Amino acid sequence: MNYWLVKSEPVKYSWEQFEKDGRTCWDGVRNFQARNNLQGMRNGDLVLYYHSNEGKEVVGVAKVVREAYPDPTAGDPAWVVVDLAPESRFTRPVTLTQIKNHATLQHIGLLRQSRLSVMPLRPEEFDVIVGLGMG
DNA sequence: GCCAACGTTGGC
DNA sequence: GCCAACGTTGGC
Repeated sequence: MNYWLVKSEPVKYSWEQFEKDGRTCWDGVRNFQARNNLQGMRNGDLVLYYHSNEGKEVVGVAKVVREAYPDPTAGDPAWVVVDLAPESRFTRPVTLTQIKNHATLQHIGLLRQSRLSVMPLRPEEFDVIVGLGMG
């Protein structure tokens, strides 16, 4: 089991819409590092869902329900997508400020590489954030 | 609105 | 292969 974090601007695709859809194809990734991370996802892996720009908080947990396949919105099959489904919504979203202030989260990808949109998490990072979000 | 970080492009 | 210019992302 691996843990990940994906970012989405809520004006483009929000957690609320994600819940309405019940499942979504995570398309549009055009960055090699993010693409490589998508390819590392396995069915059942858990994924934190972060709202960038507006909100700036982790709002819930998603689950990988289909592993990497070619992105239908890209001309080049080198770009891939995965399918995600909502797993649980946080009772209290975890803000970027909370993440910055938490001792265990000082080395999280979200802080180190602010522009990367798909990144791996350490199990302890995942656990801490879920603990805060569901607490 | 500004700026830092970083990826891409193109000239040399 | 280097580097300047430029575009995009995302926090503030």
